[in-house]
Amino acid sequence: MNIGELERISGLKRSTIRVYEKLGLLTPDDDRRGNGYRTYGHAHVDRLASIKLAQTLGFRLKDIRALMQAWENGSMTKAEKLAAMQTRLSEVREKQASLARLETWLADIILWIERGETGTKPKP
Amino acid sequence: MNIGELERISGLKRSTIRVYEKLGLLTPDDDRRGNGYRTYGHAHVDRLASIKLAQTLGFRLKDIRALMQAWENGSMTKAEKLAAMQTRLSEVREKQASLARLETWLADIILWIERGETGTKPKP
DNA sequence: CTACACTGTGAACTATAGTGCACGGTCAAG
DNA sequence: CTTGACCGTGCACTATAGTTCACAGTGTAG
Repeated sequence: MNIGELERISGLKRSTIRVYEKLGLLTPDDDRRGNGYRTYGHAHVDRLASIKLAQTLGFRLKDIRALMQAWENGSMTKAEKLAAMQTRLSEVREKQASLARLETWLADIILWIERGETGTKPKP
Repeated sequence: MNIGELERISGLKRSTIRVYEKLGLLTPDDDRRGNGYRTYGHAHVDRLASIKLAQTLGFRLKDIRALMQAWENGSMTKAEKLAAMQTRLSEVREKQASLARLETWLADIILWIERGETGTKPKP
């Protein structure tokens, strides 16, 4: 498919897709069909979905790129790949812990509002 | 307290604190002590902590300002406040679920690498 | 062949959230 | 009164993540 269809399927603007390409996040198929047009397949659609997911979790594009390259690129040793993935896993677990604290705080605030905002305002 | 102590307590740079002031997020006490120095109390420390938490939830500063202003105005009813907080709570729980999926994915990738990258690549 | 939709490029522009710097006034210890 | 820490202002700068634009080539339906 061309970039226009990828745009429609993914919901991302083509300018954004081109930015991702420049950042090394989404490389079109090699050929460019002689006319220079970028060509994509469903793997690219999946990839954009993964990028979006990672972004909503607070990862920056360059970190997402590093993450993806680590598991696609044969230039890293097994140990390096494992180290990279385990670093990300630690980050995810830290974020989970933060969110758990936030969840508690929000729940406390809701209770406090229900009590008529009396007593001590819950603190983060 | 002066801005320097607030900086030390909150962990935010004083330039950041001044930006928040310009954005209407954190107004110092009224007086400015005649010498022009900003004056803060512990309420300001709490407020900065709340701003930081809201940010980690993915709120933008202008949205945080709007929410806080509405809250303090008295222009929100108890039901509206509860609704706003419960929406945030839902968002937090959604993020938690996403992170759990991401955690599983990363753990699968680590296992896959340990197996020598044989078999199907884990998908998000 | 023409019209029009689609694609390419690079550069400039926007929005968000800060950070750093120069320059000058203020405060308090010695 | 001097020195050094602290504070004020404004402006310029950075980083991230896009968006918009002008201009040019391509593809295809009629």
